[in-house]
Amino acid sequence: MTEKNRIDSKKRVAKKPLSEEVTAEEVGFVKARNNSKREISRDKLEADILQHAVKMFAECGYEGTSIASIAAQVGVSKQNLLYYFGSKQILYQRVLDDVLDTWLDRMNSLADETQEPKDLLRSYIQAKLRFSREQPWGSRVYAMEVIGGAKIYGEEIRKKIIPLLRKDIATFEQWIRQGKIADVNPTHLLFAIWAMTQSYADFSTQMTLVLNQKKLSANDFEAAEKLIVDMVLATVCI
Amino acid sequence: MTEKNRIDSKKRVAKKPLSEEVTAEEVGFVKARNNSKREISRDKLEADILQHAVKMFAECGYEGTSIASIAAQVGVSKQNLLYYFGSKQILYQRVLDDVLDTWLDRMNSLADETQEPKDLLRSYIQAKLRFSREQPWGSRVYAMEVIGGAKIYGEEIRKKIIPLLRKDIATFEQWIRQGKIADVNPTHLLFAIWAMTQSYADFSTQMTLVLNQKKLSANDFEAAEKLIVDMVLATVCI
DNA sequence: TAAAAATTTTACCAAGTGGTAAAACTATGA
DNA sequence: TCATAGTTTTACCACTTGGTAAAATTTTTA
Repeated sequence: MTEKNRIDSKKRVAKKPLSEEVTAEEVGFVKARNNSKREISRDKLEADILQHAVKMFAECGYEGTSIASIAAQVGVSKQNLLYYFGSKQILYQRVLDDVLDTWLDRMNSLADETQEPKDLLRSYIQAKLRFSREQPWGSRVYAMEVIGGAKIYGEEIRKKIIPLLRKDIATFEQWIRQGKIADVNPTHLLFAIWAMTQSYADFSTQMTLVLNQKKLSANDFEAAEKLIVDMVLATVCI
Repeated sequence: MTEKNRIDSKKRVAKKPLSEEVTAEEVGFVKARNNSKREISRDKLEADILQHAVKMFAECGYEGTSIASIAAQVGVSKQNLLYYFGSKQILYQRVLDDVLDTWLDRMNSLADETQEPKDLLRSYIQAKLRFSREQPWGSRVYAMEVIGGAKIYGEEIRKKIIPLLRKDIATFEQWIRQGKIADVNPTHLLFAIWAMTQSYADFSTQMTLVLNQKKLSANDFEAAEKLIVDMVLATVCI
């Protein structure tokens, strides 16, 4: 089925001509970049679908979200949505691809040796927390996928996220060897940081109920950042 | 629909005769408790259904789990399952009722004034972590419900869990006033404790991938407990 | 402008969903 | 032993789901 969907997704060969023309352009000034109305609206529509899809998957889960309801939100027909994303699973995977890409972009900082552990840890926590704040839906879709056993996206997590986490743990280990931080369990320290930052997306419903607010405010995120940073720094004795 | 389901669930008035007889028993030694084969097997079957339901809801979410598939796992017909639990929603709510009951039972310890904050915090973390370890499915069902916005179970959470959390926060505040712990944000401290302990149920899939293990071991939970306790105690300066 | 490519619409479908109604069966108390 | 309450089975249904096939339409390219 996965195989089948992958093939189906290539039904539309739309993007290929574009890249060919870009190459042609690089070789010899053919004409202005092929940003035809069609391609602009296509990209806009794809982005639109993804934007609505991430929210709906986050709110109702994979099975709880029908492609028809996503299409209705976007304002296109179900069949038209299927033209852009060959199947529900492909759309879901694209949503998670985007989440992972953003994380990989933002969280690639711990290894920087010119900075001190204290500042690197602060930046790391800030970056993760910022994602929870700015893209809570992506965080939630990822969380639901993991909680359910990562039945659809497990392989991608294994390939993309796990190495990233292992690298972070290795960095902690190096700091410990160098005596830069206290000798705490580096793996569980990372788990703790992920759990605390992640929860401000995943559990915001519970948090707002406790705080008696409609949504988490800038103040809440500042307080969260301060506490998490304080906790981590107190733990590693810096 | 909720109203309708509630009515439907009382279609079977099975439990009432039992409680009536127990009362009669208390009044005047009627006869040995009415543990007829029928009632034993009914309770056993109900427990069986709940046990399978919690696992399947945790793995596939509310919408992703069909009552037919639960029934198949248990080994009864779908209609028979519906005889015991009037609708899918009722079954789901019972699953979450059980989770909340266990939490309320176990986590009611922070207020004990005969013990020191240090020991109370340790017990609290241990209890929450033990639940993540022993009943990860319940934790996960709850997590998924909250992540999706608590559309079905929100009211119960508001009534049962939120007051519990507020009470815990109030305890922290009292400790701070009494100078027993450092002046940290009590609300976010509680959020942090919940996030860290909860994640050992919800994110165990990701953790086992990092650790390259099939499942989390006793060692992992010991290391987790140590780190979380150390973090919290380091933060509140005890 | 005509052919080709990309997009949208129309029509359809098999499989599965939660749930109902009622008949058939079984254990239990009087 | 028999009426009854409790349980299970049989039969059914309206509705939604993800997905396909192909015709119709629009835009782009040659």
